[in-house]
Amino acid sequence: MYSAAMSTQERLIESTRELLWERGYVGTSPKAILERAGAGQGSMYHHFKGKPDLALAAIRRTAEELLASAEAVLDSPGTPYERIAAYLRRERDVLRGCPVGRLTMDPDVMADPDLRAPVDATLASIRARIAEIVELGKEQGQFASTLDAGEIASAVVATVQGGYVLARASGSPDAFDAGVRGLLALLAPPRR
Amino acid sequence: MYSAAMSTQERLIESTRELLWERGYVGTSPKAILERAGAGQGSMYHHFKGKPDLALAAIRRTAEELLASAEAVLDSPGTPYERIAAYLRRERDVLRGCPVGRLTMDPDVMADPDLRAPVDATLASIRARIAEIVELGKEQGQFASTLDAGEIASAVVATVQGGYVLARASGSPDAFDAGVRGLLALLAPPRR
DNA sequence: GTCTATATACCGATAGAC
DNA sequence: GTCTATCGGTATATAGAC
Repeated sequence: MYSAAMSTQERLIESTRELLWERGYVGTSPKAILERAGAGQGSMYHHFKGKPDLALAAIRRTAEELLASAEAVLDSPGTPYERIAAYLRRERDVLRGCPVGRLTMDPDVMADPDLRAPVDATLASIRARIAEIVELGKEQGQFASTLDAGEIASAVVATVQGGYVLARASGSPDAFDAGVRGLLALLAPPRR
Repeated sequence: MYSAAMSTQERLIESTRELLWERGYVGTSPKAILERAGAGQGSMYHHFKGKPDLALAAIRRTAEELLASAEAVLDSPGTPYERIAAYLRRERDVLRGCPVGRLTMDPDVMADPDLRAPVDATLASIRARIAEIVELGKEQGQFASTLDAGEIASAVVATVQGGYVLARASGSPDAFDAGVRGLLALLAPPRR
């Protein structure tokens, strides 16, 4: 349930975002969305063409927010290593998983080009942004010049996405943190 | 459809394993299982108490097979680095995702302790096995003694699990391979 | 062991009153 | 814009014939 100040359309999008995060697309029914939003069937089909259309609005917003917050952390001041460390260590609701990454396991999302596009674009943008930072670190001599920036960026994002899997499997955020620490130890510039 | 040599019970388990991999628990209906197995309702409820019971048999078998094949690769001959590289590089149906890891995104699996246990146990065992190998590498001087074996193991498994996410998002195995190469570059012993 | 018939609830969507 | 009524189809399970 949401504040009465939020429009019905907004409440529908927000409740869909929550349910997609918790249960995925296949596991989210219009009925559940409506109950959480405190709306009736008519409202949903007035504002949206159907479940896929509403899900698209929800996914787009979630993708935008994730990208914006990730870029904010990556653009924080510091050395390239520190900026990547800040991204890896930033506060996360680890056991809930990644609201964007989890959609890749949803066959109905992956099968629909419209639903899939924001997921693809978000992860690609974050990888590209991290690759730029690694490249900068190579130029500054903080990272070995032999490293491939795109590969390191992929490893960084994969460690985060896989960390969610390990954490959820074990029921504890510890596994996520362990993976992050392991990667950072490998990435750390040699002390002098 | 399966060979007539396979019992109905076996066909039910095998078709459930496939569907859990493709669509997850929530997205897999008894009807779909029965169609793929070429069996009727009666057979399923004769051999299994219901959907959760059949899913448990399927998940247990998938978990056993994954663990066995992972251990086989990890125990192949070579230096610790080579054994971990063999694990990271082993042939995978990348775009299908991990049949065990994907279950962590299924709320109904995570909510049922019986269904969840094999998922947790499998990933924990693989992490522990890799940690042993890292420890061996530290003793042999191939890895820096400052590294934490458990953390490196977590990073290795997270890179694999997250690599599936990146690959599925982008629709190409390239992102998986990039992450693996990135991690291996960071893990590689210094050349002499 | 396997089949068909049946049951209750929910799915996603539409119609039309207010 | 929002509501309720209704729809055909499916989800999961049970009953009982063969």
